[in-house]
Amino acid sequence: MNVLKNEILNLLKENSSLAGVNIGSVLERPPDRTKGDYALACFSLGKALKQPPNKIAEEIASRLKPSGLIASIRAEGGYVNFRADPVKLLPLVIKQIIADKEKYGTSSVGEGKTIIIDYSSPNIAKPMGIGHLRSTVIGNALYKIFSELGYKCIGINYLGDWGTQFGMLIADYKENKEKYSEFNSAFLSERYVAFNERAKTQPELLEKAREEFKKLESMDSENMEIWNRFRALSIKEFQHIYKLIGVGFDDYSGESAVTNIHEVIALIENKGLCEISEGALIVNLEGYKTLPCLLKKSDGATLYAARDIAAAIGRHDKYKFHKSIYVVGADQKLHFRQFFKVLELMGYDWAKDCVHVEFGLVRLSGEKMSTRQGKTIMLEEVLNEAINKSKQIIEERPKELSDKTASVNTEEIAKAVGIGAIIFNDLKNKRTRDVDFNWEHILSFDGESGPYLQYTHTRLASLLEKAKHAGYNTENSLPVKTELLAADEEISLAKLLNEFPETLEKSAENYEPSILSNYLLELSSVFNRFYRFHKVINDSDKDLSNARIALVRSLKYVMAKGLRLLGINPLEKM
RNA sequence: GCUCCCGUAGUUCAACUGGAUAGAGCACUGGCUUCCGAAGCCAGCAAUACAGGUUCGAGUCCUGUCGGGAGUACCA
Repeated sequence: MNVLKNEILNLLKENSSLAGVNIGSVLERPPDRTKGDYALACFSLGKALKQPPNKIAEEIASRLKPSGLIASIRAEGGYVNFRADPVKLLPLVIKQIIADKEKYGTSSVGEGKTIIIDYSSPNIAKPMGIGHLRSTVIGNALYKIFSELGYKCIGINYLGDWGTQFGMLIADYKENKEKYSEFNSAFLSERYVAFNERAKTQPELLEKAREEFKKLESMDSENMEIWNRFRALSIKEFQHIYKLIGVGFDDYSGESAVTNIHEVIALIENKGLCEISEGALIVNLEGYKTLPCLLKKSDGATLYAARDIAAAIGRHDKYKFHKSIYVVGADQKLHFRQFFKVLELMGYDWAKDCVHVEFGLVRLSGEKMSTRQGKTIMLEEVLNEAINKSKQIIEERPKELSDKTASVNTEEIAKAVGIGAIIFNDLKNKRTRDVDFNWEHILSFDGESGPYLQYTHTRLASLLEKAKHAGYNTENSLPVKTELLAADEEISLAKLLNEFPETLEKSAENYEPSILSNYLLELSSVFNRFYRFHKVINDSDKDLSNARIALVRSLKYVMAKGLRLLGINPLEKM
């Protein structure tokens, strides 16, 4: 909890009698920072006390005495505005960060609690498309953020390695063995698309595919072997990408690993929840304003809802999770509503702890992407384009800068910057927004972008390096005269740094990495303005220099940590 | 048809969960390098789709209209 906010709340609590009503913890942030750092709105109190809000605000303001971190308390048009005393706040914040170093912002609120995060979960036998990136990077960021707050996280890559699509591929394979002498996932995807195309005019192909999948489900050894080859190949390709973007998982068990499915279906049936409709086994959810949940097809093969229910039960048995979150696109909303409902009807009270962290679709010129129709963009292509672009920028810039980075490997830098740009592009907006894929936007390295954050971080690094060479103690320059940091930008920076821990909590609470993204953008923006107007290293004023170096050192800890939590590797030079 | 999401400057997004004068990035216009990294900084332009309602107060909540998207039984 923010020390400043805490102090204001305590002050209010101690004096809660003066208002005669519960003030609660409704501290707001004034839109205009010059009015104050926090504000208490008195409008709702006005109603209860039958007095004009501005009167109440004045009353409260006149009775509260500024103390500690609070410099002033003023009433203004129905609000009580609280302003921090920078002379007291700054040393507190800076000291804390310099002492905690990379631990600043960690917390123990989640201690002893396990959170399951299901993310990425690509389908086998298809190359990873740009659409899968969102789930991957959002899940990865949430994993890191929750871990930071003390939760034990289990990252599950629930591979789409089971289902009728394999029936199609196996059917196709058996007919065209000679074409499969050598293949990759792009080829499998092509075959899959072509198969669907042919099935439009030859419906018997679909029949064949269903048969092959049924055989696979009953562990037919020939089909198992074919399936295994497809699967192994895909996993190898995925891991190449995961390594590239720095994402990992604790558990790779996919849909095929769900072995309790028949018992679970039997359990649902025993609870009297099932009925047969048009030959299929379903759970009727009419009473809950939800469409029925299909468990088994009329030919007896299982469907993915049944598999997800079984998997959820398996996960709960194994991990006794505090939350089980699914980072999956919004197009599957209905599916999650259905299967969460079935879990609830089965009597599991932990059904309420399952959450669908949905995100908007990535569309291609206004249309939904579809692997089946071959309308998709390969993730690898996007990553390569981004890397190339950042390489190009490095090569084209002025000599002073290329000298600066002469000692570092430009290949590595280009990779980190390019990939960071792609990752950040998917994390900067609220996740529920649909996005239209656009080369120009995804490759934008100016303004609110990953490279902007990286650039800011390298500036911080570069400053500290220069200071170190000039003989300053950059690692632990305390105590410093923080009262010398009196410029607007310096005070704003310290206040922002003070808000970092709660920013992490808010991101976690809302399952929303973009809250952290926006925070880092703001931090960068204020720092870059500070950098423009104030010189950090100035030997004619060593006290001021030391104070600013401590501020820069603090900023760098927070920037680096923020970037890492988003899954971006902070650079010292670029 | 039914259900759910979304409509904020030319464009891509914010707005602290109902609060004060709606903030940024691109793009455009004009500035800033004898000075710690110009992938930067400063300034200018410009917006809550429409019509009602709820209340002290609405971009945010409710109703309707228009526009866009997604889902909707044996794909995942």
